[in-house]
Amino acid sequence: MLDDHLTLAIVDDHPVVIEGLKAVLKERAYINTLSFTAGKAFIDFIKEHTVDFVLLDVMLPDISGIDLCREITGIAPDTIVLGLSNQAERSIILQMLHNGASGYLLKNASAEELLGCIEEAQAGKIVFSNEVKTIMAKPSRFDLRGMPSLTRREKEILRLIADGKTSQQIAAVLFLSVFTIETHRRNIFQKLQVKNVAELVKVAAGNGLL
Amino acid sequence: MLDDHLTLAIVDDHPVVIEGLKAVLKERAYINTLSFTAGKAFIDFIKEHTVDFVLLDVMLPDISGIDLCREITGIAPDTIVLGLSNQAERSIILQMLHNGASGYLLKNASAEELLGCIEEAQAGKIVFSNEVKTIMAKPSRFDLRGMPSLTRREKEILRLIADGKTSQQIAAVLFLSVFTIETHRRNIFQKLQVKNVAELVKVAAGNGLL
DNA sequence: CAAACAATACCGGAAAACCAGTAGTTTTTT
DNA sequence: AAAAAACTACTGGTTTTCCGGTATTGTTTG
Repeated sequence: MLDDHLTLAIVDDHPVVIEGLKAVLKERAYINTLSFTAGKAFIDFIKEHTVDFVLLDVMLPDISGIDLCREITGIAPDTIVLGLSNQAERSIILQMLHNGASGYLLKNASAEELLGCIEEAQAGKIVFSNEVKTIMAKPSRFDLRGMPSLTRREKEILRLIADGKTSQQIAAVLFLSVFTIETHRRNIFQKLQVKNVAELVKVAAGNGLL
Repeated sequence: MLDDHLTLAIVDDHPVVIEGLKAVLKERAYINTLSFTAGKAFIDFIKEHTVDFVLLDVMLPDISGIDLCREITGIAPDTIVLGLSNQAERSIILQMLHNGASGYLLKNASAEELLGCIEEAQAGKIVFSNEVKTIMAKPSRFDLRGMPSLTRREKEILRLIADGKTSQQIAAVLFLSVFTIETHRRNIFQKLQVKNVAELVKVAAGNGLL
C-alpha cells in the first residue's frame, strides 16, 4: 500500500455474487476492486501484482478455497484473506484459518457487516460475520476444557483402531471377545461424541490422543 | 549425575526380563540398577528421586508405555527413556519417540547391542536395536519424498470422509452418484496405501491433508 | 493429436461397522 | 464395605464399507 488506496480482489465463480460485492464496496471510494472467477487465474495474477485484500469463495470450480488460501498466503504473506461461503461448516472455517485466512464471512452478511469486517481485518483482527460467530462460539465438541478421559483399555483400543485394525483383529491381539471390542468401541464413540471411525480418528489425532 | 555413576531403572512387569537385563548390566560397574514392575510405582519414585536412564516396557499392566513415557519426560525431562518391547510395530515406535523416548530396543537384542545403545543414548543419540532399524528404515509409507498427490475431488472427498460423512451423504452433498464416491474412495485408499477409513484419516491427519 | 489423468457411473457380494439393548465380573474409589 | 467405574460378553438386526471388476466422458499435457 504505497498510497491510501486498497486493492481488493474478489475470487468467486458466481458472477452475481461478484456484482453484488462490487456494488457494496463502491461505498468505500478508496477500495479498488478486481474480480476473478477461477483460482488459477488469481494465483497467476498475484505472482505479478500486489493485492492487499482477498474475498475468497471456498467453493471454486478449479481448486478448493482451502488450498487456494494456503497458496495465496504462501506467495503473498501480507495479503489479508477472508473466506466467503454460503453455509458455514465449522471444520471448513477452522481449515481456512489454519491456512492463513483472517476471517470468514457468510454471503448473506449485510453490507454494513461486510464493510465493518473488512476494516477490522485490515486493522489486523480476525473477523467473522454474525452467523459465523454463533457457530464458532459454541461447543465444537470439547474445545477448551477436558477432552473426555478415556480409560487405559479404551486408549489402547483407540490406537489399534487408528492403525486400521478391524474389531476381529483387535480382539485377536488382546485375547478378548469381538463383542467386548465392539462395546469398548461404542463407549469411545460416545465419550468423544462421534458417529464413526473416520470422525473418531480425526478427533483423536487433533487432540493428541494418538 | 553428580558423580560418575548412572542410575538406571528397568520398568517391566516380567521378572525374568528384569533379571536378564540386570545380569547384562552388571558388565558396567558404573550402572546402578533399579527395577519396577508397575508404571505407577515408578512415577511415584521419580517424583522423589532422580533417575538418569529408563528401560521401559511398552506393555505394562497398569498403564500404556506410551502414556508412561510422556509422564516421565514431563516430570523429569533430563531422564533418557528407551522403549523396550517384544515385537516392533512402527506406529508404536513413532508414538514412543513422539512422547520423548530416545530410542527403541527389542527384547531379543544381544548384550553388546544393549550396552552399546545405552552408551549412545547417553551421549544424546537416538538409538534402535538392529531389528528395529530395519523396520524403521523401510517404506513407512511415503515418509520422505512425495506424499502421493490427490486430485481436487479426492481431497474434497477425503475431507468429507474425515468429517464422518458416509458415502451416501457425500454423494448427496456433491450431487454425485454413490458409485462415484465409492470409486473415488477406493482410488484414495490405493494412493495412500491404506485399507480403511481409520488408517486413511490417521495418515491424512499426520500429513497435513486435513 | 494421442496418451494419460480425472471424473463420472455401475454391478454383486462378502465383511465389517454401527445401533440398541442387557448383564455379569473385576477393579478402583470413597 | 458399599458404590462407582471399568472391563468383560452376548443377542439380533441394519447400514456401510470394502473388494473386484468395467466403462464412458472430459481435460490436460507431452
